[in-house]
Amino acid sequence: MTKGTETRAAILDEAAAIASQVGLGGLTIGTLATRTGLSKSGLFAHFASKEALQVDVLVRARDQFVDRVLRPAIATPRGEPRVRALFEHWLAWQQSGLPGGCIFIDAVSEFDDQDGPVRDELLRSERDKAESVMTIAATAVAEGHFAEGLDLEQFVFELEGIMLTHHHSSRMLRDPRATTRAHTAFDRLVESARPSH
Amino acid sequence: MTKGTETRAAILDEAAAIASQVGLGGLTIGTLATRTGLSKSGLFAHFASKEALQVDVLVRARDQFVDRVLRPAIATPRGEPRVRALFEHWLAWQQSGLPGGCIFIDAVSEFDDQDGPVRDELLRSERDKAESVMTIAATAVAEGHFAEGLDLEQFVFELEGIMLTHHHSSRMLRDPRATTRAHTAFDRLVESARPSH
DNA sequence: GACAGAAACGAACGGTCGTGCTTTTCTCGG
DNA sequence: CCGAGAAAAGCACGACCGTTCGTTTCTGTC
Repeated sequence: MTKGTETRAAILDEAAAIASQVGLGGLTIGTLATRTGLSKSGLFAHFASKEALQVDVLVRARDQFVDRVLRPAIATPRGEPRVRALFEHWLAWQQSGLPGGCIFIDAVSEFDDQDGPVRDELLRSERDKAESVMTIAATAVAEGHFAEGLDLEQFVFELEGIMLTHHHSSRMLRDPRATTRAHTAFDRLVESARPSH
Repeated sequence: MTKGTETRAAILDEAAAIASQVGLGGLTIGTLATRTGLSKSGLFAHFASKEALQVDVLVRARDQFVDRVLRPAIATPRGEPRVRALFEHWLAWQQSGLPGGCIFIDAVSEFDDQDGPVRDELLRSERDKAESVMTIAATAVAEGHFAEGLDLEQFVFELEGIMLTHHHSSRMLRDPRATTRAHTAFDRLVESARPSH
């Protein structure tokens, strides 16, 4: 029982690494087997189907996102500091971790037009994440750090935008200033969220 | 000569449509042949290889982007109106057109970690686009609509972010307010770019 | 309306895909 | 240390992949 779970986790980690580079669709059982040192059939026995494997990869990634981004953020003081911590951990998550950057960003643009279990899981993750971010921003309003009438959904929308450009800028353009730019954009966003004075 | 060019264009259009949904990697010669009513070999004769086909799709898409976004924008009055026109046409390009949204956004996150001719072409397109956007923003500075010391690269970075979230929000989340949110974000960006007063 | 060249086709190739089986090897509690 | 059950391997399958090649059909010109 123990060994199997261990192997399964190792497979999923390697799968996430590969998928972050070539996409969940580009991920194949054969290469995954080679990279993990297993036989195709030995590896396949751990999953119901390839599609199930793709979903499992996303589920595991989501758990890790919660552990490495959401939980640490919630451990910091309520209000703007927490929003800032969220941003920093989110940025760190995108940079370290997988060799191909954030797996969700890759998977979303691959599956946003392909209905099925993968898209469903992705949608669930995105909704959960958006809700968490919104809640954290709401505490900043409650603490008086952000303006009373702040449009929370708009805030989430724009924060997501910063993360996406950062990924685009650092991954595609390989611009070393991407992180700096993201910080600048974030500061401007936070500034505009503050109470009028 | 004429017939061949025509067929080739039709193939590339269909290829772009398919790729916008399943990605350039998910695009296959077989399905493309079926969808265009050609035989696999008859279709394949138009291209040197699948990789060349992928590049050709991107080249054609780039030409269309110039025709439908850049050119109309440059036809409007210099300064902020032109920046605004650019934004509107860009938004329209993302929404109409391909069934799977903007093909560049999909292709970028698919190939940002896969070196080769496809990535090279993509990088060229992105650089050209960024430069064009920057130039247009620069005219707004020259016209006095935007502040003298405006960080142009930062402006491009943040505008790109708005386009990316819009795509994310409308494609993945299927949020009907995506366009409104994008406009709000754009207005805030422009506002912060204006001279102090 | 014959003729040359372009365009499309049909069939086949070696390979890899995801996925079933059966069999072998490992793991670990008694 | 042995035996039961879990884990991995081996092998095979049908389907589809990108690509090649020889043949057939179309197109436009004199």
